[in-house]
Order: sequence, then C-alpha cells, then structure tokens
Amino acid sequence: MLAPAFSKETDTLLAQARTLCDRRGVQLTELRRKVLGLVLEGDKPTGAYDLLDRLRVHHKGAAPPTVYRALDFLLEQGLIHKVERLSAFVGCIHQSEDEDHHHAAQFLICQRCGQVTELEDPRVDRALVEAARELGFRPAGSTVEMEGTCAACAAAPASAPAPG
Amino acid sequence: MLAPAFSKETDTLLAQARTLCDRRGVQLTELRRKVLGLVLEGDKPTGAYDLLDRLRVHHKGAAPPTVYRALDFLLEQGLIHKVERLSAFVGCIHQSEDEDHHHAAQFLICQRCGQVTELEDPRVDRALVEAARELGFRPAGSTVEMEGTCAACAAAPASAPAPG
DNA sequence: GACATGACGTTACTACATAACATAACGCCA
DNA sequence: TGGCGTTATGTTATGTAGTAACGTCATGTC
Ligand SMILES: [Zn+2]
Ligand SMILES: [Zn+2]
Ligand SMILES: [Zn+2]
Ligand SMILES: [Zn+2]
Repeated sequence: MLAPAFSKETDTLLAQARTLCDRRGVQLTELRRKVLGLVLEGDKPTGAYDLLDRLRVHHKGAAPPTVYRALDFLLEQGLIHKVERLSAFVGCIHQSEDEDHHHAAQFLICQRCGQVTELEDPRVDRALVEAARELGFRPAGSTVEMEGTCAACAAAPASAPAPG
Repeated sequence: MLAPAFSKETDTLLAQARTLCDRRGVQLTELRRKVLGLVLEGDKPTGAYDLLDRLRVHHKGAAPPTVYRALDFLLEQGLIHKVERLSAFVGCIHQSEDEDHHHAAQFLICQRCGQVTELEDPRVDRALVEAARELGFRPAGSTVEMEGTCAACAAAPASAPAPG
C-alpha cells in the first residue's frame, strides 16, 4: 500500500483538508485521503467505479463500499461535491475556510468538453431559499446544475472542442 | 393489452398531452400514453423500474428499454421531469400551454414524507442564467432541486410525518 | 418494389449504490 | 487487565438504474 503520488496542487489541498479535519476532530484517514486525492487529481468529475479502479492500484482488495464510505465522509465534510447529472464527484474549490461543512454550490456542465465549473453565487442561492421559504419549506441542502456550452467550446470551431 | 384505468384527473391531463403532441406533429402512442398515465397517477416521483412493474400488468413483455424510451420521449416533450436526486420521474404540472417544450423548473423534496413540489420561479432561473452568462456559458438545461422539510411535516409532531 | 423513417421487441450487458455481517484498532473505565 | 463501546475498514452478495445492439414491423414516398 504505497502512497500514490499526487501533484503539488493536490498535496496542498490535501494538507488543507488535513488541517480542517483536525480542527473538527474527525479523522482524515489514509484511505479517505487517498480517495480525496484521486478526486482532486481529476480535471473532470470522476465516477465512483473509476475511483475504485484507480484506488485498487495501490490499495489491493478495495470494493465498492470502500470507496462509497470514503466518499460519504468527504461529502459530509464538504470536501467534495456530487454532480447528480453525472453521478460523479468533484473536489470542492471553496474549502480551506473553516465555515460550516457544506455550502450552497452551483455547477456549470459543458456538454461538449465535459468540463465542470463550480460556482458559489449568493444570488442563486438566495433566490432558491426565498422561493422555498415562501412555501414554508425548510431547506437542508440543494442541487443546482446547469448543462450547456462553456465559453471555450462556444468560441471553438465545431470540429475542435476545447480539450478537457 | 387492456387500457389501464386512470383517474379522472389523469385522463384530463392525458387529453391535454394528446392535444399538445398532435399540434407538434409527434406521436403520443398508446405505450407512451400508458407510461405518462402511470407517472401522473403517482403522488410521488416514480422510478423507472417501478413504472416497468406497473406497465407489465397490462403490457406483457415490457423490458427496461420499453419504459426508458417512453420516458425519453416524454422528457423531450416536456410532459414529465426527472428528479435527479431521486432518479425518479414526475409529471409536469405546467404543461397545457403550447410554449417551448421544456421549461426551467425547480423541485422541493421533503425528506420526511417524500412529497415533491414543482416550482417555476422566474427569480431562481434568472439568477442562474445570469450567473452562467457572466462566465460566457450558454445554458441548455438546468436541474434545481432542494431537499428539506415541507410545511406540513415541519408542523406535524415528530412521530407523525405528514402522509404521502 | 426499393428505400428511408420511426416505434417497439428482445437479449444482453454496463454502471451505480447499498445491505449485512466480520474484523481490527483504539480509548475508556471498572 | 479484561471487558466494552465506538469507529473504520474488510468482505460477500445483492439491489437498482440505465444503455448497447440488433431485429421486426408498419408507414410513407419516390
Ligand atoms: Zn464547493
Ligand atoms: Zn466546453
Ligand atoms: Zn414542469
Ligand atoms: Zn413532508
């Protein structure tokens, strides 16, 4: 079970995650750290079974529950998000603050290049919370995703979709 | 293959759907009509395999592609929506107008009673479209879902969740 | 009659997610 | 120091969601 080699950026984010978990008194175990690293390394959302395959390289005997339990932990801690439309996971780019565990995020999904952009637009969240409040609905969590064409792909000619 | 018996409300909605499809020059076949009826009859979002089971009662030999193809058609026509968080389908309550096929909908999902409420709040959609536009992103479709506690369940005592 | 189109049947498969139970490690405290 | 609860993980099996690929049949059209 050698530690997988992550990029410098990922290592930085992992160090932040470690600090965050320490402050919260929760355990960022080696397994969870590995899974978080794999999610962060991907430049696009990564499916659970894709993560499982990569995990197995250094973590022999990993099974679906192995990765799903790690993902559950990371979701709870707000270190990753699930993109529902893709059934896939991305690292949260708004961590590092020791605010509340989760935050209201929005995702822009490019149908052409697969790139996903995370937003944290207060106007969007405010509008949604307000609409819910008017109906007496108490919000606990939201999923906001928009599919379409990203700026790069909209500018590129039809035959050359912007690379991943 | 007897026609399944639907409620009066469902029959009314089915008649509207028929009119709509006729105007668009698309075929609301008997199979598609049955599946739409089954979705409309449910007071909660219905999964594809649940629909499949019910479909089989009157439609011997139905298989997953049978129901998924019908669902694809109904989604295209804007007659139903998919609730991503539940991997389940609900009838659209904003049809009957012969506007564009789809519309930007929002869903409130009660974690307690499972009830799902469809909204069509222009503020929410505007905020999201605006946020996307600022990044040069061209929207094609959106998923906006909020989980929490509905008004009825928030008012009810803990032991008595509001019925379905 | 050849041919395209659209809907549906049929078989098989892939992908996503969880239930249920076993094991190991740690801290706590009688 | 031995029992006990808690947390994380291992392990096996199963449940649930979704699609690929190909065949058939009806309709329309030139
Ligand atoms: Zn985030
Ligand atoms: Zn793109
Ligand atoms: Zn609708
Ligand atoms: Zn409720």
